[in-house]
Amino acid sequence: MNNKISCKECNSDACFIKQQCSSDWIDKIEFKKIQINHQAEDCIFREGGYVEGIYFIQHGNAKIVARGAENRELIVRLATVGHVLGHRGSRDDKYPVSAIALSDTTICFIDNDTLYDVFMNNPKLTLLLVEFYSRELRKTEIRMKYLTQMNVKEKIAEALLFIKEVFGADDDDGTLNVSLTRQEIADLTGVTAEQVSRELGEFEKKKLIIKKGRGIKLIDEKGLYEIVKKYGVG
Amino acid sequence: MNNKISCKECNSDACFIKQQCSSDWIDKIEFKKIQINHQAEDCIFREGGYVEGIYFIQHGNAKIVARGAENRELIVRLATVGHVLGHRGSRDDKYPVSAIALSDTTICFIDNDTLYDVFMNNPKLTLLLVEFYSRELRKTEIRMKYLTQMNVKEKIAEALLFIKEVFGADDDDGTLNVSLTRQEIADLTGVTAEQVSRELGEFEKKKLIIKKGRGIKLIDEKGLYEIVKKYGVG
DNA sequence: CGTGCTTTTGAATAGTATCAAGGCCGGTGG
DNA sequence: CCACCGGCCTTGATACTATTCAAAAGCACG
Repeated sequence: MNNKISCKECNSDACFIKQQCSSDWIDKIEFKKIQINHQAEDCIFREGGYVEGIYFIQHGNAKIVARGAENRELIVRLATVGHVLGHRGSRDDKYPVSAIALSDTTICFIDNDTLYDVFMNNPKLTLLLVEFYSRELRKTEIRMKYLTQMNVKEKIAEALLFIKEVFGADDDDGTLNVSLTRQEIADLTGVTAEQVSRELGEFEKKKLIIKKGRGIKLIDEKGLYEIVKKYGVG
Repeated sequence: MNNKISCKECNSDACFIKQQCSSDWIDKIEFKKIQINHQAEDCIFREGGYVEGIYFIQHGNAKIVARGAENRELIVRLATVGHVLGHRGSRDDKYPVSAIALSDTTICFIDNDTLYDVFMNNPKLTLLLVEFYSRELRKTEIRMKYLTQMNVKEKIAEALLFIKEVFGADDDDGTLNVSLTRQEIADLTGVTAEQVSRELGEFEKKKLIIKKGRGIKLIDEKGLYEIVKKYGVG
């Protein structure tokens, strides 16, 4: 809670607040915000808990997970620096999903009341948020299409490209900047971990990727796009 | 284009504008808005076209459709009175989906520039829109979970309940207020029309529904919930 | 009373999940 | 330093679910 990085010294150029708040409002937020550090695997908020405010990722990566039937899960979204988590309009709402850190993560938390004040006085900021949600909605709609229409191979090719798009990869060798387990890739695509393993094996044979320990190296991104191009990915 | 219903005489209590705009702004919107009537099957906007503004449904029902591979489609959302269609942040964007009327429909269209003005001067309205999108995002995430984890029978039970939730049903006999083809129900759930036909047959045998001509009558809603309850539907 | 479209039903096939066993790797403790 | 343990990953065999293809039945419309 202490050891806050002040908004002024924060170098996240993806933060909505910094982009669109007037400086007196940044001061107010500065005063109100709570900063939280998480390690990989830590829960940021939990499905079913009450919504108390909004979370901005200042540093790190997270997954947004929905519990399904029989211990299955679905990763509905991946989030990284600058992304917004956990905002749900009405304050009596409960979270329909959980957010879990995928790496060491720093989060800025702003409570509902402060947030409301900020919105009412910073229309451009509110507008940015409209656009953020509108964009996320579109992305979710598109992924929904993928998940219902693609076969297993296509889903996994798409997942790899999706992970790269959100979290990026090493410029030199193409290693994805996050390491997910087979089960997590399965939860991202709605297939079984066994299928993920099989397909990754296939992809390696076809020289599209190289598995190295925990990580995955994309060595032929075009080849992966080729697999999913008929869905208009990219 | 003529024959406009003015915002003042419009009795839609679901309209964001009426809910949160000051009356001088309602006058401005009144002046700028374009009202369009569509028949069932008409296209409201088309995937790939440029985004020029925002559409509010004043009356009627619509489906939001994404083209998939090999002539498959996915209905990503159903929309009814008061819902917002087609808003996509940046004005250079193209529509990622099409909107198609499911019944006779009246739409109010507001262009991007007017909309921007309205937002900058009506923070509560903008906030309502944030909440609308946030809610739609959540609903889409939840349906995404359903579509990836449910089997065919479950998907179709869920689809029937979903349709009822959005469009409603006759209070007396439970007939859904919209009539979709088997193919449309299939596109809503990501299965084939044949499966929809088979499962509806099953549901009728089990006295959960009655098929009457084009329409579907839900006679045992609890029974349908029972099928999908392990996913937390409802 | 055809004609064309949607729906229903059936049978064959393909794709996935499930179950089970064995291998690999990193961490821990002797 | 090495052996062991546990978790994750891989691979194979099997069963099942859903798609595909095909054909017939139902229905609206001219």
